[in-house]
Amino acid sequence: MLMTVKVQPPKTRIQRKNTQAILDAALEVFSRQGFRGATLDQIAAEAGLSKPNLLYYFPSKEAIHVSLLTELMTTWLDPLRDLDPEGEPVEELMTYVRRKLEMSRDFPRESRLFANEIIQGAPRMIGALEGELRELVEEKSAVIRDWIAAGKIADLDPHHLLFSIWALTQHYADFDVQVRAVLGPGHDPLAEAGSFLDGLFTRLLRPE
Amino acid sequence: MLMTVKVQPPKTRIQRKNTQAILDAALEVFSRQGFRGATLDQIAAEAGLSKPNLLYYFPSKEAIHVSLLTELMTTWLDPLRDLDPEGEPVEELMTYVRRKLEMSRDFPRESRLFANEIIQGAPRMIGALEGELRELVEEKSAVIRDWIAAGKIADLDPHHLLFSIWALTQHYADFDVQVRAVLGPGHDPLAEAGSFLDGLFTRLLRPE
DNA sequence: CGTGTTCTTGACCAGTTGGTCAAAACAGGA
DNA sequence: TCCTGTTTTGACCAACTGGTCAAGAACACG
Repeated sequence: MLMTVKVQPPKTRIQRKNTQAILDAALEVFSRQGFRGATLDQIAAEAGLSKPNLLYYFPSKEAIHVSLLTELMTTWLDPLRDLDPEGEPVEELMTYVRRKLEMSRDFPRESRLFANEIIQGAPRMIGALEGELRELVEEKSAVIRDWIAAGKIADLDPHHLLFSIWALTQHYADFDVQVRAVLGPGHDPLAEAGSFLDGLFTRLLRPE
Repeated sequence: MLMTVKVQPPKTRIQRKNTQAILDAALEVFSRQGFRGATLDQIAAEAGLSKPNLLYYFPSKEAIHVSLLTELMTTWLDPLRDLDPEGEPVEELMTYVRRKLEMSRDFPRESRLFANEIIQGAPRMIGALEGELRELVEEKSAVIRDWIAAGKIADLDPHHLLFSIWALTQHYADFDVQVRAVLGPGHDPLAEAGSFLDGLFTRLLRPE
């Protein structure tokens, strides 16, 4: 029996559509309930498929979760990867802040998925955190240190500067409900956050 | 049959001990797994009690969760309540930041419990957020606005200034695993955060 | 149209879950 | 000591959970 070897599974139109629907539904559910709190039935319902059908496309609940997490890890770090050592320091960092905030606006579910995983102790991501993430942070921290040494930006610990950016931007996705409850109706939290953080980091980064 | 009316249930020594053990165990489990992800068996095991015994002290899983949440809501807001309109503005706000960071250091489980609830959409807390919390924020925002008008601190939107304080301080509790993974061994994240945030807010609040 | 492949599903299973209950063990005052 | 109220537990239950499986439905393609 001859058959084409599936190095990369060829993915028919139907396969692509359904795996996408599943991942989208799973993102919705996992990002709210966390891994343990989510059920295959919820995901199946959200995706408009039967539960056995989910398990035709993914071998297990965990496989769906891992699939989301690894996909996320890549795109999530893109803005930091793009921080250009050759660029104008303040401009580069402000762009980073803006892009991270845009991600909170456009991909809040991804942000919550990430937050859920970390709060839980990152059982399925600790490797990526200590590997990929850490290396990238180390690389970019060196860049930031150079900028500080050159007097281009204020003297701020690079690690904690990055933590601050993450905390301040992701807060608007992860704590969205709280932010809206406090602000009340008639506000556009992410627009306001945009100009607020713009001002904040402008003042903060300016060398004294 | 005569009996003293239980206006406040009298709480024997055993009752106090066990309800406390249960709440403590529940905090441990809920703060990591979220409400849906946690099980009564886990909580019972953590508390060193049998599952039926848990349900002798609390009527349901949800009752335990609500009990934790309401207790939390009070103590969580204390530092903000203590913000003194008569105090020295910068000093008052710096004290607030410091106290919030101390809470992240000393009560990380409480912080994660809170984060979990909010990320989930705050199903059991939305009332408190739109009520208690919102009112307190409104009150203190007015104070901050006065300080700005008097030129005592920099011109920053009070709401988003508070969000920033929450985000930056709670990040060190909620994302502790990530922070440690990135920093690597040989760091004391919360000590570093202390001086970093001190510097950050000092520069930020200073009127120009 | 026929036929092999891909896709879908109802029925099912074993383990887990929140919660009940009656009976037993225990505490402490008279 | 006995007695009454409190505390604890083993056995149990119905609903839910992740996952399997065999058989049928839909599809692609010569």
